Amino acid sequence: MAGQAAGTRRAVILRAAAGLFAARGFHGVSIEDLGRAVGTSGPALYRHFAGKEALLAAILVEISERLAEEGAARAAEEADPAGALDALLRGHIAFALDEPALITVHDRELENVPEPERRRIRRLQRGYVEQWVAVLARLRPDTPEPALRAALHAVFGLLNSTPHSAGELGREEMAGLLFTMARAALLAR
Amino acid sequence: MAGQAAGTRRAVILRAAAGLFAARGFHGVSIEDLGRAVGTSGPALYRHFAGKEALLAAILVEISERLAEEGAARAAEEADPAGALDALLRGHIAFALDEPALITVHDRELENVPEPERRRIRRLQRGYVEQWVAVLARLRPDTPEPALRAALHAVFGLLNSTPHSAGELGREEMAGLLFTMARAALLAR
DNA sequence: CACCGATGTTAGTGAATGTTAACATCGGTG
DNA sequence: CACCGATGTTAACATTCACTAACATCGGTG
Repeated sequence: MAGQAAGTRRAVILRAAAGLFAARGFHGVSIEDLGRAVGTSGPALYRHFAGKEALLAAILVEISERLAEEGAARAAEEADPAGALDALLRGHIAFALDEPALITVHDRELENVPEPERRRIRRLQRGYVEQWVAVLARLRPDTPEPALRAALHAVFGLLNSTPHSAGELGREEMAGLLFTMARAALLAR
Repeated sequence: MAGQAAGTRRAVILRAAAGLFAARGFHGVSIEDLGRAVGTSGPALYRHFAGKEALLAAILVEISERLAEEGAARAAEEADPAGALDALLRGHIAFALDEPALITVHDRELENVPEPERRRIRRLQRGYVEQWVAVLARLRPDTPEPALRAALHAVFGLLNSTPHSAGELGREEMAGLLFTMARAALLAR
């Protein structure tokens, strides 16, 4: 059973694992469950990952990298802070709507990642946050930075709650709603 | 070792359990952990609760009842919808700031509650949501109800994220910030 | 065609965990 | 003071779980 461009199997496993972790939490999913989700049985996964924690770490590192990179790219394309904020918002919203499982795992399971990678993920997350804070500081130079940070975390809470709401709205409608709400929340005083 | 107004022991256990469940998740806490948190060892808890799941169920039922009751009381005191919304916001924010562990458990662990109580909690949560929706519908009669519901869930995400943000702001400052942001998000268009 | 690397399988192992059982303590009550 | 209800203790049990070991399959390559 060879074949598939190298790395494909890994990606399939990571995606399935993210779905299960998002639905039942890291400790609520067994190795056997993870194997079954990709059509094999339990221990087969050790051919691809050192263990259950390594699997979670790989998921979180990938998400954090992606958010930080895309965030930097989007923010850099815009000259004025208002445009940069809109770009950051659109990017984050698209990610949350397209990858609900990844967003869920990303803000719930950091504590279950073992220490070497934990620090790395924290650094990436901090970098992402700093991009937002820099833009917000230019938009609201009068507001002290701790308040900006607190407001930003609250908006992340708003945006990342999408996967848990029933979803009676269509994708585009939801994206527009989240954009309007988040923008209003960040610029309100 | 008798004494203490009946029910006190129960309350102590529930509070400690909520703290642990919030920090490490239902499956990340053992009965032994829960016992140690109240100065006894593991199995002693079976004198007070039928099992680990019953403990979680008790926590969630209590929170849901409290939110629904206080919500109804606060909303009923205000005649106009704008005042009612402000009252609901202030109540929810106070709860989130005063009981971070309870809010966290409340919106993460429903799936681990066994079936008889699960339905009850869902009903209580639905009742709480309906109070908000009724107020919002009067404030924004032009907006279709599904959009109001989606916006409401997003605002809950915003408010309930408080326990997870570092908390560099003082309590009153944070309460004011959350109030301003949530209000702006709900009334934006 | 012999070999190998990638990928899988089943059986087993040791540790952790939820729960029950049997027994202890002790303050209040008749 | 005998008894009981509330509360706790330790030992034991069955189950689950992460992980390892030993062995199988098979496509591509020299």
